Amino acid sequence: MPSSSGSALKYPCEQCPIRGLKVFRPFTAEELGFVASFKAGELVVDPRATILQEGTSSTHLFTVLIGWAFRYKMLPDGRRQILNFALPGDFLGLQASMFNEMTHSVEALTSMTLCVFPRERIWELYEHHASLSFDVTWLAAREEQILDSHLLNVGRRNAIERTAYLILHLFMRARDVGLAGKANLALPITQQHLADTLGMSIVHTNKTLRRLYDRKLISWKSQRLEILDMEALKEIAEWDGESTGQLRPLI
Amino acid sequence: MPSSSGSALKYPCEQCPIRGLKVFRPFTAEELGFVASFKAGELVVDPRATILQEGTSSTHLFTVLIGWAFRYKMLPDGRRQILNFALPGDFLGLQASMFNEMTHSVEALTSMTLCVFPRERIWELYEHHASLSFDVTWLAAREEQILDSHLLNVGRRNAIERTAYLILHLFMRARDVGLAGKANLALPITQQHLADTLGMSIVHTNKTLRRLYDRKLISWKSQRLEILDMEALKEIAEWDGESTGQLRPLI
DNA sequence: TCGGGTTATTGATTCATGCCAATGCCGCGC
DNA sequence: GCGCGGCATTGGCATGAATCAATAACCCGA
Repeated sequence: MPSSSGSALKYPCEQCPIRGLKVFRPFTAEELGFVASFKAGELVVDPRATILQEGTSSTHLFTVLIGWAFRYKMLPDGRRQILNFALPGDFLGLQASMFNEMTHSVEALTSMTLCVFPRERIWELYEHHASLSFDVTWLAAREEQILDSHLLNVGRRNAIERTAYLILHLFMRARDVGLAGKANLALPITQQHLADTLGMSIVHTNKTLRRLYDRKLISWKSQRLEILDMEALKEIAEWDGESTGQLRPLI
Repeated sequence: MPSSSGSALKYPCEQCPIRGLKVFRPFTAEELGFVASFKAGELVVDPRATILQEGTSSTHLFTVLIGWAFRYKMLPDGRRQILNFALPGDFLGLQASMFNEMTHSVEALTSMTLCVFPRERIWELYEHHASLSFDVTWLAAREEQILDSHLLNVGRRNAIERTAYLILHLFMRARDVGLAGKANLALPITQQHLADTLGMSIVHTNKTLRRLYDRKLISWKSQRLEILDMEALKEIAEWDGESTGQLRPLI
């Protein structure tokens, strides 16, 4: 599905727009060289585009360069659960490489640019680049860590705690990759997305947000979210830190 | 914490009690040789023992050889969410290897025997054993897949669907490793564990189970669960298959 | 600038689930 | 055989959350 333009890349790895961010661990020339050769192209998609589809088998892996997406699963009757969001630096499609078939879908929230890697070469990475294969595992473990937190969130926090937690989570992740200000960010999602992440109905999500507005903890209009009282929000959410604090790899 | 007995192992890799199961992919002599050398000892624990603790950093990795355990997170006020269960063949403690600090705890449900691997040698595995490092990633991806399903379950299914789904999930996993009969298994958990997995109160879990008994879909007494009507249960759960169908690695 | 579609908001009502409290059941040690 | 502790069960009630329904606000394209 993704057409990897044979022509020159807009973002060759040597001029990667995000690698310079201080959250990413420095790569050796050798590592960078392999990643550059591994990269087969760039995929540019519009908002709402489906990047990966549950039940299909993708021949590609992706790293988000620019933009936001979300991973989700659906029940046959249409109920949707958003599992996680993907931001610049996040790796998508690993499951298809391991199991042949995607067990979730991925949809773009904004216009996006993704690095495209051919799945059949992942094995080369494992054979010849121990540090990078360690990195792939690292990324998988981090995703697992986030899912653990979300499961705790949906399973054991009530509506207001849960919402506060998710807002903090999104803010921290955006901030890590330079997409947030001191206490605000452009959040390209609707209340429906929030609801589907939180495991709540959209109406109840709306009412819960209202309580957060009324208590002057956050403001959110026209896609811009502002955190007005970080401490109070953390208190409500029983926030625990969550970040690994470590430099992370960027494949 | 785990004392790796310098003395002879009770279960040397060459006589692994589970590797022969047909769910596990065959290993080459070379792979098996490394795993055998990687294995530093065996850990035997009683039910209720804490194997890994959130917030600490473990110097060991484990593979479950015998017994059941569960992974969980807790909120400061004591609410607990069970994230997943661990059965023979499952790998524990990867997070500590990647991030230094555990972000969840693991507790034994039964008497257990675990293979113990020294964390500092994981790097050796990545450097010299591409196929095994691929396997570690595979295991991480599978865990992620299960967490995705659980998140969908807790976030979007109602009490009876959710319970039906979890019961099926546990049954299938036990069956995969030879721990279940055609439609029954020894399930070493209490209703409290179920409740903490499902994100429900224990009372409501009990009432939901009663509805399943009343409809003659399952029976569960003295730790033995029997599935009386698999098809009906799958229908309620909107069961989707879930298994990768692939042979899995065993580190 | 208008119009239609999406998203957000709100109140009213119903329903699902949580919480409290009491009881029963069972295994175990002595 | 008794008493104790952990687990399971049940009814009653409180409340959080879903659903229904109506409207408002907003965005985008013609």
